[in-house]
Order: sequence, then structure tokens, then C-alpha cells
Amino acid sequence: MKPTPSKPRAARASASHASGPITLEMVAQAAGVSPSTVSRILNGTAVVSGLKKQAVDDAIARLGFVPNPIARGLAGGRTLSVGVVTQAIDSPFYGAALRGIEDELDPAGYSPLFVSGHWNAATEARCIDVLRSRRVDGIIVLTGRLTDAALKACAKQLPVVVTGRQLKAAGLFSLHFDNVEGGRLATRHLIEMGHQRIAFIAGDADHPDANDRHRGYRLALEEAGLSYDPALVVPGEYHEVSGLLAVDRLLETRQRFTAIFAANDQMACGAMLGLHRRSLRVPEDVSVVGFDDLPTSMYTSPPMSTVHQPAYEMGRLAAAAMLRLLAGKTPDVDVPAPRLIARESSRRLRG
Amino acid sequence: MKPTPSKPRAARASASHASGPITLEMVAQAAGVSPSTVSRILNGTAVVSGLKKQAVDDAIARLGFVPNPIARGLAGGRTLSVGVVTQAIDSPFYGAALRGIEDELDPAGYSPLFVSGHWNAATEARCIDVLRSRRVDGIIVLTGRLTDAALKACAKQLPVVVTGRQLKAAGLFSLHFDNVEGGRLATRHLIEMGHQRIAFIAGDADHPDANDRHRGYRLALEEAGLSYDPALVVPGEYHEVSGLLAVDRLLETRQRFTAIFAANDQMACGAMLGLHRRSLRVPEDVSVVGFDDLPTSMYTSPPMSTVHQPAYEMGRLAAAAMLRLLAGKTPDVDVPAPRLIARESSRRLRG
DNA sequence: CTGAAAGCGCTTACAG
DNA sequence: CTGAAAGCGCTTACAG
Repeated sequence: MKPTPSKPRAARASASHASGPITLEMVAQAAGVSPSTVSRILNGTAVVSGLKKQAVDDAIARLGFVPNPIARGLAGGRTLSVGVVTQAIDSPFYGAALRGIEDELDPAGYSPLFVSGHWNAATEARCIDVLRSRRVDGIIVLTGRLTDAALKACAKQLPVVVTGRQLKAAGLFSLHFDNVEGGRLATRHLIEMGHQRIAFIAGDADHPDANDRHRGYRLALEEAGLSYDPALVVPGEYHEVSGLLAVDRLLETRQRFTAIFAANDQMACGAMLGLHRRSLRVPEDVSVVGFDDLPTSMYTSPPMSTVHQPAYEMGRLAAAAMLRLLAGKTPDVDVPAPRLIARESSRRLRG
Repeated sequence: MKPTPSKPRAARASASHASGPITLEMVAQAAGVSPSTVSRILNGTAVVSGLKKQAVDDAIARLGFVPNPIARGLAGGRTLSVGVVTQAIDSPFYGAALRGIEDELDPAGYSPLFVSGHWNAATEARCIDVLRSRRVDGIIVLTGRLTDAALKACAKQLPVVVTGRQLKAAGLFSLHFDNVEGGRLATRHLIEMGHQRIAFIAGDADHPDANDRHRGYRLALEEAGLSYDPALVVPGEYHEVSGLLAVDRLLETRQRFTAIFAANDQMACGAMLGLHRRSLRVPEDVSVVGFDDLPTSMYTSPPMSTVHQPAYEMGRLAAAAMLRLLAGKTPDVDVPAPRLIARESSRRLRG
């Protein structure tokens, strides 16, 4: 039973002659066991006697063997990769989430495969196809435009984790950040500072987040007994330029306001520029609060007050949930609550 | 020779009974040809008679067959994927490059596989291993810390495209952006506006880009007959905070200066905040010029003057070069020259 | 021009 | 506990 010392040596010599990468078979030879055994040790699939395990581990180390995920995928039906549908790989917001996913998946031996949906349902569907054809083991969808039904259908084939909605289905797990509460927090912060005329720059109307933040704004107003004035609400589409335009519009229609809450930091940033252009000072003349807490928002002039959204953490949590799904367990993750980061773009209204 | 009409039908029926995805074999059956033939048609590997091609194309369309890249990779030795070593998936600068790579690769049927090196040579080396184990067909390296030798060694195994250096080797193509010229442009712009005391916030010293930009700064000074004053040069490390600190330091050491050139936009942004903090106005009191032209730099208050670096374009070009390498051709791409984008953070010195 | 066969590097029932 | 064998879905010499 115990391998003769010469056998491994011989095998090893022949192994190093071979061109190309080390294969599992070479390891088996070197360790004097069958390929099946090596495979089992690699996968922890069965109990193996200590000696053989030792021999195999040695051989693996000695030869520098790295299993070929491609072959693993073909044979075992898994690829140790998880697809990630993001909307734009270069998004200032989702970037952190992607990093979180990467950081969580990596130690588990999984690789993320990022594809971009460009905020388009058809493109997203194509993304799913691409991921499926690459035989990813699971799919993480960061928000997006896919219908709930489409997502559920997808979850019938392989595990799915989705952020930005609340969905329940077999093989499907969703992570939802409380945008209503976030919007409420931002608005209440301004109210507590004495502001009563608070303009709201809305986000994409067909974006659930955006609508939730809007609801939070109304909620806080109501709670404070302040009336909701539609004239103070101006549409935007989540980009800087719409913040800029919104300020122009507010000023042109001669609205009276002492603060602005923008549905995301990018628009808040645009709004700050719009005010700067009109020689209105932030926060002396107008207070501004954003939403997201992008890495850059700490460095606007002045640094922006905003609602922190834990993008990196959400990425990690989504990936952790996927890992659990993949392991056949039920995910149990808690999404952090929104919190307000008061910096210098907002201040108490001077009566 | 011509397939009996009943055969495809029968095969088709059996095909739809099968569970799971359609395989090449099912297509072959449905079309009444051998798997080899289907494979050849798929790959354009050999000339095939019109009729059979027709039958196969029909079968593919009818069954909705999508070849399995995993199996293709195992059998054919290619995966139609290209590895991309980036430094941080969430980098504000590289994000655009990643999108460019994605956009260029997609129509060609290739998928990018992104991994992050975190500005660490050891991590980058591990990235390369991961990519190799996933059998990518080629690797694109966006700058990074790997030695030229390591890159060349890698290129012996599979095609490599690298940005941010000038390297020549078989199977290796490099794309180099002229950072010296960029630095020169930025500085000259300030000089032309009448500035003579121009501070420079340097980037990471072990970053070739950063040193090149520094050289450009000196060059422009020399050309204008202005002396290079080391007291005006303060170190940074490419993040916002170092721009902020740099301004503090400049002010504390009581340097006289009317303009700042920062080696990247992030530091320029930090510098703008630093000046704001000290109640120095940009550009009335101090002009600021950055480098990179990040998407957000257009929306700082005031909008930042900077040197445009075509990150998206570089991504596309790198991917295009890879595609040519993969096709056995020699890449021929022209990197756009740097150009100055004069916005509002710089202005003529009032004499 | 086209098949039959072997093989890519693994995994997983199936038998000991 | 461990092997021998079949198979994952393709591709590619090898023979017609």
C-alpha cells in the first residue's frame, strides 16, 4: 500500500519532461494514486487515508499543480465563477460594489465575471445569456431593469442574488437598501437645521430607488408638518448635468428655497456647480445634501453632506449570499441601515 | 447524400425531449450531419457544401443552439475570453478603460475577465496565475507594477498587451501615452497665462506616469526660461487627500505661487478643497490644472482645467490590439496625443 | 468535402 | 477507502 519511494521520483521526472501545465493525472502518478483519489482530495469529496492525502498534497505542492477550472467546469458542471450583471462597469457608485464582490469571492476560490447591462432590459437579458453560456455557477444582479418575473425564471436555472428589490423565490435572494429611510434622513437633517423651503432634485422616474428617495422626502416633510410644494421638486436623471439644470430651473422660476436635497451625489455635485455659477455660496446661501456618499463626495468644495449608502458592503453581502446559496444554505445577511453623513455643504439656517 | 426529410424531424423531437441545453451533437443529428461538420461550420474551419451548411444553420436557429465556450476551451485550447489586469476595478480613471475594453471585445465574441492587482506586484502575479488557470486567450495589463521581464516571460505563453510602457517583444504589444508631453502642456498653459510661480504636486514616485509628468513640468519651465524651484514641488500619492495636504504644506512654508499643476485630477480636486478651506479662490487667487480629465472633473466648482487622457479610447485600442494579436496579425494602433482642456479653474494672471 | 475516433482535464457514479 | 471507466461538449488530426 505505501508507495515505493522510487515511483514518485520516476513519475516526477516524466512529469517535468512534459510540456505545458501540470495536470491532475501527473499529480496522481507522482503520488502513486489514481486520478479519482486526487480529485477527491482536491474537492474534499470523500474521506481519504492520511498517508495518501499526504503524498498527494506533497505532489501538488512539488509540481505546483493548479486544477484547470475549465475542465472542472465541463466535468463537474461548475466553473467556480459567478456572473455579475452591473449597469456600467465604470459607474462611480457600483464600482465599490464590484470591488466588494471581488473581495468576498476571491478567498472562496470564485471569480466574478462582470458584464454591463447599460440600464437596458434587452441588454441585460443578453448579459444573462452570455453568463449562462459561460456556465457561471450563479448570477448577481445589481439593480437593473429586468422584470421580477425574468429574474425568478432565471433563478429556476441557477442561484440568483439581486440588489435593489425585495423578491422572494426559490434559489433567489434579494438585498434591499432602505432608500425611503435614506431620503427621510436627508430631509429631516435639513429640517432640523431650520430649513423649511427644501427643493428636491429627483432621480430617474423609472428607477425604484429614485422614487423611494422621493417618498422619503415627502415623508419627512409631512412628519414635520411642512407642506409638500411640487414647484420645489424638479426632475433629474441621476447625472451631474441634471443637477446643474435643476438649479437653473429653480432659479428661473424664482422659487424661494434655502436648501436642496438631490436624489444622488452626482446631481448634488452638479447643483453645487450651478449655485457656484450664480454666485450663490454653499452652505452660506444654500445648503445641499446628496445621496450615496461617493468616494469623491468627501472632496467637493465644500465637502458634501450626504446619505451614506454602503456600496462596498452591499457587494460583499451580495457575494456572501451567493456563496451560501451555492453551498446549499440559506443566506442570512443584514443590510446596513442608511445613515446621514453631515459634512460642510449643509448648515443651520440663520434666522 | 441528401438527408431524408424525416430524419431531422425525428432527431428534433428527441432533441426537445432532452433536458438541459442544446448541444452540438443534437444540432448534428437534427441536420443529419456529423458533429465534425457542425463544428467546422461554426468555426469557419473548412469549406462546406452549401446544402449542408444550410441545413446546419437552420438546425442551429431552430434549436437555439449556443456553443458551450467551456467545452470549446477544453477541446480547442481557446476560451474566447481575455484577461484584464486592472489595479482597482473601482478606479475612477481605469473605469473608462475597462468599458472601452468591454465595448471592443464584445462584438468580436470575446469576454473580458477583470482582476485587480491593487498596485502590488505580488498580487498582480497572482492575477496572472488566476487568468492563466482560467485559460484566457490573452492578457491585457493596464499599467501596474509587474517588471518588464515578467511581462515578457508571460508573453511567451500567450499574447499580452500592456499600457503605460514602451516594450517590444514577441507576442507583446505596448501602448504608451505621452505623459511627458501632457505635463508639458499643462505647465505651458499656465505659463502662457502669465504664471511664473507654478507649484507642482507630484504623484507616486514609483509610478512611471508620475515621473514623466514631472519631467514635462520641468521641461516647460526650461523652455520658458523659468527656473525650477524644488520648494514649489511637493510630493503626493495620487489621492485627493495628498492634494489637500500639499496645499497646506505650500501655505505653511509660505511659498509664493499663483498656480498649481497637480499630477492627476484627484489631487487637483483635493488641492481645490485645500484652497477653499483657506478662503483662497480658484481661479481668482490661484489657478489649478489637473491631469486625466476624469468624468467628474467637468463638474468640480469651478470646472477643472486638465490634460485629457483618453482612457476609454486606450481601453478600446488595447482590446483592438489584443484582437489582432489573437488573429495572428500585428497590431497597428495610434495612441491619441495628450491635449489640454482649459476650463475654469485656470485663468490669466492679473498683472 | 466529410466521418469516426481520440482527446482536452477533470468528476462522478459504479464496483469493489 | 479507492480504482477503472464513462462522460462533460467540443475540436482536430487522420483517413477517406
